[in-house]
Amino acid sequence: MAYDHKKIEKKAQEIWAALDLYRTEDDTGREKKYILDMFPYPSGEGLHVGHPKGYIATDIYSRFSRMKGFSVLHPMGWDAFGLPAENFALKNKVHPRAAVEKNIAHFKQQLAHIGLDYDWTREINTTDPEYFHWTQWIFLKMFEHGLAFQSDEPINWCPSCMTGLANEDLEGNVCERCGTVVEKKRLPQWVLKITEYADRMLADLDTLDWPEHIKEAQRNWIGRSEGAEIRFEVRTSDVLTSERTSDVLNIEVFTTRPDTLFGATYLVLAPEHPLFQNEGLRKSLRNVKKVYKYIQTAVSKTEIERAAEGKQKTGIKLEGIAAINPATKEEIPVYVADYVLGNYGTGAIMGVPAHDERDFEFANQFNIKISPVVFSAGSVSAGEIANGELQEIWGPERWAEEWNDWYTHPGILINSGEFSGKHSEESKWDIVAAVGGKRVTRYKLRDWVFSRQRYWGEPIPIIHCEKCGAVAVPYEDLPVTLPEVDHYEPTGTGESPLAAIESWVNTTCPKCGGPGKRETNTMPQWAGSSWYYLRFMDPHNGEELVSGKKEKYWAPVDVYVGGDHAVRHLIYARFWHKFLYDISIVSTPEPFKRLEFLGFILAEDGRKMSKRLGNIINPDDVIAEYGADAFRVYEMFMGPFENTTAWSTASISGTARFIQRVWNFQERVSDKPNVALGPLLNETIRKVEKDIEVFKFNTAVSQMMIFLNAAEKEGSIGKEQWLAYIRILAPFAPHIAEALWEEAGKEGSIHAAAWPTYDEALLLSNEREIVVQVSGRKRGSVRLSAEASEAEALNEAMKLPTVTAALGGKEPSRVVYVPGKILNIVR
RNA sequence: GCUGGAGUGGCGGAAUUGGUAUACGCGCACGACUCAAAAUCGUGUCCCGCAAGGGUUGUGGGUUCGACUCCCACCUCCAGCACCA
Repeated sequence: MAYDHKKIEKKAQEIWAALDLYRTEDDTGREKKYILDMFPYPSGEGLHVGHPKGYIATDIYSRFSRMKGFSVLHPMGWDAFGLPAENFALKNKVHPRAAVEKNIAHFKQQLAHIGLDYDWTREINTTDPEYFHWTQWIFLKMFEHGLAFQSDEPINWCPSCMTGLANEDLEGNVCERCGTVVEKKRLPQWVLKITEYADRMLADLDTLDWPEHIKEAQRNWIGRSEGAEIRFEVRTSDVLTSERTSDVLNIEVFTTRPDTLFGATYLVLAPEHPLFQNEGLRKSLRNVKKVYKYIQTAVSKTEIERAAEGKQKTGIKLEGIAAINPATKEEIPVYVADYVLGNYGTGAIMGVPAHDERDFEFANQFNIKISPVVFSAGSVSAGEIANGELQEIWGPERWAEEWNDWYTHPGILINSGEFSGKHSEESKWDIVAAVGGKRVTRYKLRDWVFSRQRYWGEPIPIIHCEKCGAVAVPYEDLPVTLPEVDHYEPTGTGESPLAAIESWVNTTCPKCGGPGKRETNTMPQWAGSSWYYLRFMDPHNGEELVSGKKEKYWAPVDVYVGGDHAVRHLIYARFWHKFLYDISIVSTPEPFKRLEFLGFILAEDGRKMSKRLGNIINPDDVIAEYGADAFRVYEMFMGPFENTTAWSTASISGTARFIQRVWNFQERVSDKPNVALGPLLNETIRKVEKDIEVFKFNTAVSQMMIFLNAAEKEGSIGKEQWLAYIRILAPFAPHIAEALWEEAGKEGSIHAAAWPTYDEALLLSNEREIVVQVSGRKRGSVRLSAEASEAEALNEAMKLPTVTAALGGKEPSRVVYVPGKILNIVR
């Protein structure tokens, strides 16, 4: 009979539904495997062929795992809060909830065509009040533990999205979503103390089976650096003339190179430094106007503008004050300059022009003294260092010759008092101790700005009371749901659209019973996805879940599959998980043991698929033409899973042909096993199994093609061999495998059958082709058993005329023999 | 600039405890079937050469009986971070 993929797919999917094949049981007693896709945001555009790549991979992996006897959890859900959903709704003039429902229905229908084995009884949706009840619950737990706090520091504000953003939502200084340059805006907001977990998140990366580049991206983002805070005493103009008076002001700097302290010849304050609010400083400055004008322009500039000015550094000297280098006791000038960031370290640095490229540039521009204190170990002799001042020993000419640059590496200290002659790395902390500084660790990671001034998100479950301050909504009153509103457009004023709904906002304080107002900001899109993998373990009973009972069975996720989100989602989820670990809700410190990161599928033109470019390929069309199985096999065969590859409609015909040939070959099944195919089938089972385990689906498909090619050449296959072959094909092409199983007269679903076994002994025994080389060059081959001795091998090889010709009658000077592989005769 | 990853046919790519480079597929060419086309099947397809043979894994060196695989230097591409002191 002809291969009719539409009929076959429909029938197979009906069989699976009738058998309820993918229902996950919690307590089967079998070893469990939790296989998870990064759940999608159900966009209005529907799926393109790139989306299912990861889903097909997890589908293969979970079907395979079931056949290997595991109890498998493989669920799917929807990440449906957030700006994109809301913007889509605004544009199409529908309620976000209605838009989300419609989009989900469309997504599910598209996914159904592919034949994925999700357990839909565990479907979740982050916008479901029964779901975000527990998102709010986790927030309140954080509040309880002091990890959620209020702040009104200036934050990143996207004027186009009309909301505040977290650092993670930026690309440089541009809103990641819409590409608008962000502004700084002072706004009352909720912040989560993710920095509290910076160290543990960094350290535990080493325990994870994740791709190196993702771990590296997270290390970069956390940006830990160890250094010291050192206090510089400041003298103002009043005291400059008189003898020592009491300290008026101090400046703390942060440095990772305290070993260069003796070379600090100036200080720089960031324009945002709090000292500029200090009246004492203002009074002492002789150039107040110039300084504050500079600060004003610097602060109003975006960081992009600052960076665009490139290496051309700007700044103003603070006339009338000076700092004292605590090591050399020298008076050094103080500057304000925008190359120093206000939000990192202490907002102030010590300038060491001899050992920092940026400081070197600044010093040259402002004619500041450059004072080298570290030399590379080879360039200075011990005697020279012992004698003290190098300048004096060398004289000005040699000095200028030796020192016309900066040197940023560690080395031998000079001009550093009692530390001269010692190694800079070894003396680092001694120098800190000597000047009374303290050792500190700083991070680039910022706390998570958690408030969004938008409608479509989880309400933050807090009530503001004039008497009691910010009060948690009692746990029994959760969830706090969104009010129905006529207008949910963002206001753009920094107020949430919820603020206008008085009946919702005005409430009573749970603590004192007096009047209270609800928090009107909502949570960011990333909130719901920070814990969803836990919800799948028990999607219908939150109480059970937070009691930790279900978690012990499934968590952590064994294999997590997705792309994008190298930092944001993965770092937020790790943070929440670690918090839940600390309060004993989960029993492991990390949520995702193993991560498989997928490469995207580009359009045929090599560009990203987008509606705007009109190059989207819809999986529905591909499946209608070539069939779901050909589509699945093609996506896995395109290349390595982690590679980004362009779609090729011409190439899919190759896998479609393969599927068709498999179908045709069932007519060649005979009762007699085909002995010649035995070893290859054995090897194929082994190879496909190993490749699935390490996500090398492309070579697994290739091996199945190699086997079919060989079987076609043979012209027949034994029944048992055929049944083994279609079982290894089943995870990749589940529909046709189901049909062939039935055609072969087997009962039940092929997907409930056991994975075929291979015979280890058969792989190792018997004859092998041994390549014969003469002086490293292939001259022929001989067939020998793997156990054959070197003498036997050499004897056989010498019978080959190509070998004797290449030797030219000479006696071999050396013979290298690797049994089962190669014989190299060196002349 | 720093960090991580990668450079193999016309294309996607295979092969790494060092052991037949170019598996598998696409494309292309020729042939069979056909009145013809599509589909299908067969043969060929890294480069030079009629052949024997020689050359070839970004470039240049090195180690080795033997290097896509290891070492050194350089070039290119992709990703993350980027005036983070």
